[in-house]
Amino acid sequence: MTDSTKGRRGSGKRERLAAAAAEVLHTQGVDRTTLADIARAADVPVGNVYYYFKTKDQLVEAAIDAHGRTLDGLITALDELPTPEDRLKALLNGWAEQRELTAQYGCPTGTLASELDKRADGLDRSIAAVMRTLLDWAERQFAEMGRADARELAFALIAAYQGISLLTNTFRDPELMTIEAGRLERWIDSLARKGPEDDDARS
Amino acid sequence: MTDSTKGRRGSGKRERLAAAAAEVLHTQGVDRTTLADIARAADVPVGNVYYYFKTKDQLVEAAIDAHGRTLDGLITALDELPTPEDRLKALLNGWAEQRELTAQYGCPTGTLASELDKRADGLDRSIAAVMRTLLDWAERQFAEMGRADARELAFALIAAYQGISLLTNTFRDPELMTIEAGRLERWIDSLARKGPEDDDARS
DNA sequence: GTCTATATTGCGATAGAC
DNA sequence: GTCTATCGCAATATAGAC
Repeated sequence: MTDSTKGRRGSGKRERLAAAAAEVLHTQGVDRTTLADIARAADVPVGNVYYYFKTKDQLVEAAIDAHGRTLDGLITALDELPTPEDRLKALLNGWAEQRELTAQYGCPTGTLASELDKRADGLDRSIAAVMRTLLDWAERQFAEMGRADARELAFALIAAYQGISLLTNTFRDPELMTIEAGRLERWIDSLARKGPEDDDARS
Repeated sequence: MTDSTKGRRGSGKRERLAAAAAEVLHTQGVDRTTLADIARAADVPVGNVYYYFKTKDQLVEAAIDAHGRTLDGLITALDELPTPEDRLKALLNGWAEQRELTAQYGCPTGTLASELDKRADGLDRSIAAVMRTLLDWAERQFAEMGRADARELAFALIAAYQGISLLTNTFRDPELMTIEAGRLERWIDSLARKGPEDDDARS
């Protein structure tokens, strides 16, 4: 991050653009968002955007980075909690609290990934890296619970979230998220009850 | 479907366009697909498209309908199988067999839903209807297994599939689908073993 | 009914004044 | 460093010949 602020002087317009981009790209989608939309949201004149970003793709990349840092912050906060079960349940809670936003626009990471995965440029790998961060963190929690199949469980957990986010968005029904979060919480409880090395059943 | 072929005479160009659209929209995404792309795939001159569809959105709608009919065919085939467990497992099998395509382009229904849900036009409701068909079918299977929580289970199953499709696509790794399909199969087995009215645990 | 040529629009990107 | 004016292009859509 040391030289991500290159121009200096300006009162963080670059950061404002990246943050505004992250939000607008989430609500409107990448392809349907124009530079004018982002500039307006960041309160920056359109033409001036090109002083900070040479292309639209570079701005999208900056938005992905900004979103990645937001997620890193969330993970850091979760890591304050004492046990892996607490941390995973706190994550579920965060998902449930965001249900209204998810019903309107889907999961920010997931919808970005879905859209960018159809493109040949490097943007698809950037969002994959963000997704990987979350996956690795979840795997660490399951490993700390003593599960030999921590990796599989991590994929199952994140997949369940991404899938219910999509359905919550498709049917515009925030309660779908609440119900699935409850189910996943009982699932984590059942894993803890069984204890380590029981890697057979689904849960 | 009676008057979905209105012009007559022409050797099914309308159907060819809708089928080609369904495929190209899946691989390229809606916004990044031009009418020229679809026309080329259907081997129809660009300008001629407008004889069959007044706008691009109408062609997208026809593509969604075509995809919906494909899914109806799949469901009809599954319903030939004797037990709900057989039918659900056959569905899992179909998903696993499509894993290479999913790794490249994601689930056709899911990626369409993700993209169209950000739009205000009626297209988002059309793809929701397709998703609903699959959900209702799955619910019927669980209900037939005697589960009181059939609806929740149906959402959990489809969400798991949509989520792992997204991850399979994001990481370009078809094996993720294989692993999750195996897990879901064990889950369905465990539901059958427990029998009806056991609606407590995750699985 | 089929196809070509073209009108129209909207957006990414640039030039250059301040 | 900041902003305005504008270029160039791609894509939807239309007009109209065959």
